Amino acid sequence: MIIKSTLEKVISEDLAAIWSLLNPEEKRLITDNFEIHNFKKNQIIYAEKDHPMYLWCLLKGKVKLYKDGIGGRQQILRLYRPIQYFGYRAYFANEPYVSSAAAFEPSSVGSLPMDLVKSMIDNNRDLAWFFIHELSKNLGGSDTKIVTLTQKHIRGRLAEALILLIDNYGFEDDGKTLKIYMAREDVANLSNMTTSNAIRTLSAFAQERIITVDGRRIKIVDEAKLRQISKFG
Amino acid sequence: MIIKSTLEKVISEDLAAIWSLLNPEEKRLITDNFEIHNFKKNQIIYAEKDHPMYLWCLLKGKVKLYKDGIGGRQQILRLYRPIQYFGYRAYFANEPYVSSAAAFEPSSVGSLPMDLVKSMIDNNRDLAWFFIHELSKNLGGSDTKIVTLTQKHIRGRLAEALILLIDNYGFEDDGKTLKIYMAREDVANLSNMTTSNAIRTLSAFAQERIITVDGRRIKIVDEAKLRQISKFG
DNA sequence: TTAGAATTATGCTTTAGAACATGCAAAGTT
DNA sequence: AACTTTGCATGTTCTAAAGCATAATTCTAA
Repeated sequence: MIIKSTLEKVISEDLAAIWSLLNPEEKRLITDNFEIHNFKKNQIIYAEKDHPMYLWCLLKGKVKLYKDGIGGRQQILRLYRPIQYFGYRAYFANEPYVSSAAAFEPSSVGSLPMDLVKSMIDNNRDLAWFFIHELSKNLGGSDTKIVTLTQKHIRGRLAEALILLIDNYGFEDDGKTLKIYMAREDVANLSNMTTSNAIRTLSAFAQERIITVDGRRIKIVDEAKLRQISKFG
Repeated sequence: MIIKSTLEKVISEDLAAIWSLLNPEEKRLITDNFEIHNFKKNQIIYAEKDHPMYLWCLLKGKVKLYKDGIGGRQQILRLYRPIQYFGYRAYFANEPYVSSAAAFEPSSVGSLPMDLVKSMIDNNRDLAWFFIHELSKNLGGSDTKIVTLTQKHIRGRLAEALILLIDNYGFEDDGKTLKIYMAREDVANLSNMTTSNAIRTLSAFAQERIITVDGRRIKIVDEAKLRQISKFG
């Protein structure tokens, strides 16, 4: 059974933060209701205004959480990597989604009915704390983002976006090349600028030997400088 | 005893969302550890980078949660009214505060040690749900704010700020005058613009008979128009 | 009561970044 | 190979909003 075997793999990788919090009965409930979905590159997992029904767990691939704004402009709010959970906030807030989730690259995502999650939280305080902690971290991140995206200049915002990519997805084996390959448009959507300006500023950073750019392959040459640019404003 | 009597008043006003979730023993624990603090206008309740120790409950007055940004520019993140709770996010995230809280006007604020709150959550699932719900609502709000503050134009942002003030603090008895009197600078800090532009745009709205302005007294004349301006972008 | 400080109001100048246009190059399609 | 599509790069123009200067007004304190 593909569901179980993938799940076992996940567990064996000891990445499932939630899993270790559960008792055997709860684990059985989950394996019985857990479903795996495969999404193609850029495929939408759920969309703004949808009604939340599932807890999603990214098993393989990369997922972006974003919000469509004025004139088709998109703002990327958060990025997910295996094994992370998403899609639960709106359910807990008892409102439709205010953002959309899409696969950045071919991804496997598990789903679990939120009603089940809810009843499990009722009986498992560790699980409650898991979500309280996640929500609190995310809220701090969003509050900080409000200020940096509105007040920092383009170079600072791009530097910060690159650092976010480092922190989220890390490097290839060479220890320099970003392990995510995204279109300039997505870089722009991450750092609140137009695609033109993302291209321009990436070029500027390359010129200044802070990074090198080869298509979508970005090598971080001077991370310290990057962090400095990000901080100054 | 002033602590108890004020608390009783709060309860009698049936505004304490948390209170009704508690059993008698928990209520006693709270009254024993609850302390009331009075803050003057503009006094800081806690500051960014402080370590969170208390759950704060606004009893009387108005409080702003804000973040200091580039060049002394401030961004107001959220506004609180009685009876609302704040200051708990950082504790749950296990990190220092990323924002500061200050009294907008003379305010009474109750404090309760977070360690106590934590142990109460451990034994009271309704309390856990209260915070999960609050955090989820706030996170949705912040995510939305990221997009509106970065993408909407000045008029849209000011309109939105005014609507926020309506929703948060409502009107005086005339049903038109905003029940909050804030400096232009704070209006600016709420809607991500300079003080000059807040003044200018308020004047423009007055010219267009959407509002009237008399010092810090703002009357909403055409709320529908305001909502329309807020939506367009 | 007057001096001085803050706050509000407005006009003028400057600029960061958006919008637009165009050129290339790579990659897929027929 | 000829075509189309898509994404990257760069130069030019334009504008929303910041920055700055200066009054007018209100508030504060001696």
